[in-house]
Amino acid sequence: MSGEFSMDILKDLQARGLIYQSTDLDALQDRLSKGPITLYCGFDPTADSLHIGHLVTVLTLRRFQLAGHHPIALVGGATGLIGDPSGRTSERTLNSREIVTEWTEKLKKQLSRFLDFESSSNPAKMVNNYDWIHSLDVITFLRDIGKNFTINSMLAKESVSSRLERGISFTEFSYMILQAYDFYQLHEKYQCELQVGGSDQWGNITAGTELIRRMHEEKVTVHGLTLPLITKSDGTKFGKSASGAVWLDPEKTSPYAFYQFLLNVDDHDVIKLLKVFTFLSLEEIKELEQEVATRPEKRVAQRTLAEEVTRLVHGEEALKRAVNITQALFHGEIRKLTAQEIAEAFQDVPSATITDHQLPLVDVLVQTGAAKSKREAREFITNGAVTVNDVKVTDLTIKVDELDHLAGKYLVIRRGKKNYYLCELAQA
RNA sequence: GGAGGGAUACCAAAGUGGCCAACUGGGGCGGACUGUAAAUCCGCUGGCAUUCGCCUUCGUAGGUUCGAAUCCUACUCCCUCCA
Repeated sequence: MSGEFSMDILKDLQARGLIYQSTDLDALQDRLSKGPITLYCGFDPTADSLHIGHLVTVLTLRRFQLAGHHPIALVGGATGLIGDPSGRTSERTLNSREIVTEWTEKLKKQLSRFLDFESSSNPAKMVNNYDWIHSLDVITFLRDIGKNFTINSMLAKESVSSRLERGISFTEFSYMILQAYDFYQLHEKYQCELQVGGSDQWGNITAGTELIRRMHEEKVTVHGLTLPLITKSDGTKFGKSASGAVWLDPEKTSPYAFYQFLLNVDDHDVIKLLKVFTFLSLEEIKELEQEVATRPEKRVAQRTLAEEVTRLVHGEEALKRAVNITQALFHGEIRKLTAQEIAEAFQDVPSATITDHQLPLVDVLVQTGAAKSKREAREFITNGAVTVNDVKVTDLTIKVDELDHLAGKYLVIRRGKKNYYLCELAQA
């Protein structure tokens, strides 16, 4: 990914709707026109995986790298121990050091997939702020760093002021200083001149640009950029599925579920999402917009979005499986699935193991969770809502033995359009 | 401190001795339609029982009655008004 240097990165970001706030866009444009810049974005280990929302900033780092700049992905091994108050209404619960270390490692692994660390011209870097913060002694912290912040300006930040009513610990209150210090460190070590982050990071980013300015007697200017929170046309935040967050970790959200999530986005949102989450050119996206307008039922835009992003996050092989599973599940071809595909498709689907082959299907529905009670199970069967291995079942008294078994031991139960349950038959 | 009103199923809200497992609306879930969409229409929405039917539920605990969500008593919580 040694991409040729491009001066149009800001224009591209702007056209994709990716710029929310910035310190001084003209000054940044000016700086960018003079040559490659080093920039960074931080990710705190607040969970054992990044989710689809994080992708907005991660991919922005990648966009900068593709444009010839030097991206640094920072994992917050130290800041994750403190807790960022930004965008939160209540105090965080501290996680143990062991947990944070474990999560830090997982994030590093995930992040590394999106950047090129081997490039000969502009390789990416991965850093952990634990490396410089854990050894920071309290006297240095208060004398050399803290002296550059006034309580007044700290209280004025949204992240703090919104919490004064309900309360905020000194720990979280101090968070912005650590993030500012990160920016300072990266500026000193790597000449990092730009920090990007989500819209809730504005206060922390400007704390950093301020600190750097003061540490250099006002002679140095660095830049900050925030990206918008991605919302759907109904105004709600993008990235939550019925079963919770959409994770990048395939163990937490299977590539199939990930693909499905994107395939199902609303017509009103898909173009915006293509701009944010894919590297397709704006011309290509324009064509897809035409498709949505003229042949919405084809869902070419959604399909493209799902394919592009799934490939990016999970790779070509996982994408193929996801497409295959989708084909099988929604076009009545469950029988064509391989054992591995069955496992993936039903990874996070409720399941049950049955040893009594004389059990009525009604009970199987209850045991797998497809129905809450036998009464409800009968209702579903009567309504024609139940399918076993693609065959609609309407017989209330049918037993496990009388049904067809997939691969000799599976009952793939579908209730309604998209609710799947797996029942495995075992020997008693 | 005084006066009054209220607590019903996921939410809202009827019911004021038997016809109440509880009107109605929303939500949810199914079905039809469709683009794995939106809108619309139809059905279901305490549990068990293949039928009769049985069991648990209307703030909590008791009581009256053949029979209570509905009447009585005590308790808990909430709201409004006057101080």
